[in-house]
Amino acid sequence: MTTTIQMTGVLDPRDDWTADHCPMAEALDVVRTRSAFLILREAFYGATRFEEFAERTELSEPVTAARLQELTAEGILEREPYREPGQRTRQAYRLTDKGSELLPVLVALMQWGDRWQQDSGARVELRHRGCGAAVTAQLRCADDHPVPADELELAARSRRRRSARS
Amino acid sequence: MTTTIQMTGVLDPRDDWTADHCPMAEALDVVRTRSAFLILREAFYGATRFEEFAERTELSEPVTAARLQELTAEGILEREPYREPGQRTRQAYRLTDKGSELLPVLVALMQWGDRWQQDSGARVELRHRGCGAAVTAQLRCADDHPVPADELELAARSRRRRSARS
DNA sequence: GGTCTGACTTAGAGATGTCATAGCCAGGCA
DNA sequence: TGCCTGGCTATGACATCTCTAAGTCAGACC
Repeated sequence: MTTTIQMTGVLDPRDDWTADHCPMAEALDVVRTRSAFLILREAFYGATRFEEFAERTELSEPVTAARLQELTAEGILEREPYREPGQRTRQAYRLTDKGSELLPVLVALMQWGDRWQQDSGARVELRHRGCGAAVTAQLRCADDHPVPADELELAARSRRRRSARS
Repeated sequence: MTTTIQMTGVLDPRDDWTADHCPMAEALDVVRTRSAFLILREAFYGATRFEEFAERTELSEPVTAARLQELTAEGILEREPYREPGQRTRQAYRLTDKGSELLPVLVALMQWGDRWQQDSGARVELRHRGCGAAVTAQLRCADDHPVPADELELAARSRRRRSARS
């Protein structure tokens, strides 16, 4: 099989370490539920108001409210008061930078579902505005090579460098 | 905000359609649980035997067994009998093509967790074997342009073309 | 034949996610 | 003053996920 990821250095063999703080598992803790994904989907589709989220996701109001609060508390969405004429002040929910960076996850899920799930009679696709070509989530290295699974290597991080957070 | 996806054609305005068969939601139905993701992670890390999955994911045996069965039924993993000398025949679980194509989802989750989750003192990173550069999941169009969120466009699919499935 | 081991399965319980229904509350409007 | 609406909150029920503990079962080995 060529679809497994090679281990190198101290990570080889796999039995000698545990994935204690697996970043994937921690990301999952935040966006694990179906409702969180649906709300994120609608946020990327431009929803900002409570009612828009509830209607478009077809989630119940309690779940919508709970998830909007949690995602806000996590810093994935942020609240912003707004006011339409003749209306009282309300809250809009918008994606933060942290939230926006979940886009590749959603796109990757979307493209997999579209390709492999029989029932998805999906009628939509993502395109690059301007050039019009279809968009996919791809693995690339910093030197811009496309990286197939069998050229992937899992290594101990040489240095811990983290860019600023908002 | 520039992080929302533009709607075009019949998809604009968003209120006029429902995401009935959202491929993302259908993908989620298959790999919704934490246990499914952890098992997939270990499959990509090269695990094939029941015991490897159970130990490395730290899931209980019943959950490991249930998930391996479900993922096999979904065609994401496949069973293959194998036999070591002096042992009886056992089943190995391997990623199918369908399963392998979930890699961008996991990589995207991993990179987001690594960047944004405080607690992930992650010590690992993905590299391109050979060139050694760090690997990320990126949005690219078919013409190979990197696509930022604000250049993404959601459109009705012009034609339904699907490649063969295994 | 009996024991042992790896790979599960069964049973029961607690936590979490989701739902439907109903209620609350602020503020606009009559 | 009182009604109405949008945006939530509260309650209780049900489903799902996960756990621990215990049991099953096939085949290797003695």
